[in-house]
Amino acid sequence: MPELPEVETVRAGLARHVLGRTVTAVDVRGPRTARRQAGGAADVVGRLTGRTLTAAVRRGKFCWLLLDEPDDALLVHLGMSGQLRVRPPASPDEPPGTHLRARLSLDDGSALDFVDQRTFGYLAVPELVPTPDGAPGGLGSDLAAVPAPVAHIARDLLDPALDRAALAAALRRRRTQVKRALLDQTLVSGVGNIYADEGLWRARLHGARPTDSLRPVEAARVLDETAAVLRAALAAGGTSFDALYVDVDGGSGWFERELAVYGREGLPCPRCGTPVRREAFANRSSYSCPRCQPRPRVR
DNA sequence: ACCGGTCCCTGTTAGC
DNA sequence: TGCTAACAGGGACCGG
Repeated sequence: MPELPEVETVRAGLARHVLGRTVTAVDVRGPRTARRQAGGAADVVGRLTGRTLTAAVRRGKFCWLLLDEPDDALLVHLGMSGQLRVRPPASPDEPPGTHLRARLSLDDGSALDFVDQRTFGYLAVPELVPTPDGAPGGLGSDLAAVPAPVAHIARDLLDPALDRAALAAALRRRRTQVKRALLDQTLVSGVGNIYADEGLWRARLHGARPTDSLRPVEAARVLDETAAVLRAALAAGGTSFDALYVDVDGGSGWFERELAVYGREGLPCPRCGTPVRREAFANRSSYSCPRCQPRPRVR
């Protein structure tokens, strides 16, 4: 699934391949692709055609390409199955796949394809708004602005401008469970179900721990360990994935080799050998070690 | 302001 | 074998 490491891999690929290119034509298909744009697909096409792509930026799981006027951007969210693929100039003219949602034709004959099976992803061309703290809006640009739909998204764990101490304090002020807090993109962004479980395992915390019961050292530890998981996944993604291809079926080498608990019900905990347990969590699943991560007492 | 539940969607897989 | 149901997931949205 495209979470922070996968989206960052995509961003870096875009930075290498499409910056400086001008959009010569835009084809948007499917009723959901432009659903976040007030004017719909026609508005996306109108705002994008003829523009030049000047920077590739990311915050959390949101990625955007700055356009040649510094007041808007092409915003992309990959949802749970989205891909951005660069088609080189003069590449074989294959028929568009059933899941092709948009194609940007570029002035060197290449194309940027947005492919999305489950349609949770979307494209939009929103206005930019200033960041409250005046710091750069995301990784990949010094511009102190973000697309309007990203304004409420917190900085992510790999953001150089993140205030880690303030985040740990904010985490402890929440009145919820620690896993819910890790997944709350308005508190800290980029963490999904997989990396939340892996970070909690590394920090030896159960996801149901009330945030206001975390000791300061525990709050710092779960943030540090989750950041470490993200960095390790990013490093693996950089080596095992093709330039702009992230395998949404999860078949990458990193997932096979490095995941400690996620998706591993019944398999031994890498630390103590106890079989990994699976529990229902918010209409999905949580994986943890029963011994390393004891369930907190109900308060 | 904060918190938790629901819904959006479709391909794959498990179970009957 | 063929069908149905569960499952995967992020975030907008809404009610409390």
